[in-house]
Amino acid sequence: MAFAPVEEQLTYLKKGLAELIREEELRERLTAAAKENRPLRVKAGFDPTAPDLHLGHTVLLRKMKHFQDLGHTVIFLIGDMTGLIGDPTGRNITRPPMTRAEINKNAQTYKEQVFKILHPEKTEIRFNSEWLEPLTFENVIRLCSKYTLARLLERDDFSKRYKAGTPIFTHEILYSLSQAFDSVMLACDVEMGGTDQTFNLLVGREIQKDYGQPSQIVATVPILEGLDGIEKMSKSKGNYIGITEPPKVMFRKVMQISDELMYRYYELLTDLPLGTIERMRSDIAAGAKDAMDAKMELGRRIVADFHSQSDADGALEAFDREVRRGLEPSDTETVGLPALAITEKGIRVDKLLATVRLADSVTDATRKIKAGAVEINGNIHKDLLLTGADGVLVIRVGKKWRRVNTR
RNA sequence: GGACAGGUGGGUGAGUGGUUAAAGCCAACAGACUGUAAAUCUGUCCCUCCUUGCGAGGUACGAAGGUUCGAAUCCUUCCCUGUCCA
Repeated sequence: MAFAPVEEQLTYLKKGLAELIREEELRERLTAAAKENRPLRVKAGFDPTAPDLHLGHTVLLRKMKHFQDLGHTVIFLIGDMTGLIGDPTGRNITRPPMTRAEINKNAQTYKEQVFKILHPEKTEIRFNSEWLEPLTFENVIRLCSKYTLARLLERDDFSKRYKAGTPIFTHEILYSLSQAFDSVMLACDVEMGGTDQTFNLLVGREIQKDYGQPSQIVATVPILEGLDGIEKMSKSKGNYIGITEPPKVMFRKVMQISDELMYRYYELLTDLPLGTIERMRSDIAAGAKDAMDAKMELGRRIVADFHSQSDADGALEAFDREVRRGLEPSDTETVGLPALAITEKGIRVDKLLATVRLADSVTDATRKIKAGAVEINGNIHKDLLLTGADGVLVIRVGKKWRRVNTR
């Protein structure tokens, strides 16, 4: 296998990294790898708690792919064993441990999703239960004896929790150590993660040394902000774009971000060079380019990455039609008239809305009708009763549409 | 083991016997505005029913009992969490 020149590789890999510890070591390691004609082993661990990947994860995956582009091996490590602990990172409370069945199900979902980005033939998928499960208590004690409690507790998450008086359970401090042990077992050259993982990744360097291995190089990527532009993207906060979401949903979510956040997304989620992004920013500031066009283009690129180009075009057209012009979507669901909504006086609109899921409940439907949020065949309908209905009703509540066939 | 403090709606958090279905904030939903957004403003935000009314009923404040005309609020037991002492 022929590798690209070391400096060229280094430049490619460094782009978009938050931190690289240490660059000099990576240079040496790349040089050695080229000489021995072996690919580097690059690991990133994933907690099996989030069953679905979102764009936040893809910042890391994209960077991992860059290693693959250069011929190196990526290890996608599913922390099925450490999932029993729950990563304390960014947590102010203890995570509830997951059951084996949940972990397996989530791991399967991961596998189905990562190859939207990673090259399958250059990826090893591993589970850390492979070596953590058979560990004897003696091994665990030996592992623990290599690191001090003070150093484990010094991490921000723990010290904050300790000071705040929120519980830290004993098993939680094993998280970093197990993750470090993974690096030993996999003989990693590089470990990657978000900047919030820096602590865990650095522990790996120390522990590898103790086990007689060269310390792994640590490469972190920036944390992607969620749709709100403030908190990090996460499923539990609901500010995420999932990579399996339908094109239209994805596109609409991209359009929802602030103009400022748009540049950040361009930077972390596309391969556009930084210079191009900067030029876009100044053009928009100067009024030479439209911010909305730029955002639509971003949406199109992101959708195309996870679906297809034609899906992306379709999503853009649908957005233009439904949101900008306020027209009915071309794929409105048509449903029959629910029997529940029929009375001898006419159609009970509140029950109709609840049944066809345009409202959360009958009570909610009543509120929406009274608030004037319900449009039937283009007219605001404020009555609970609808009389003289015939044929297909086109009903809109907010951005949701439904066609109801009354025959 | 002992002494304190606490467990409230999706989240936070007020409420210590009666207009409390439970303040405020956040999230969410709808409306206005707009270049998509953001921001801002307005309204809504447990469920069911109808005669759609500042209507009627049912659920709800860790769990189970109890006191009372009436309890998120008082009592008992249990479960869970924190702090201090040992």
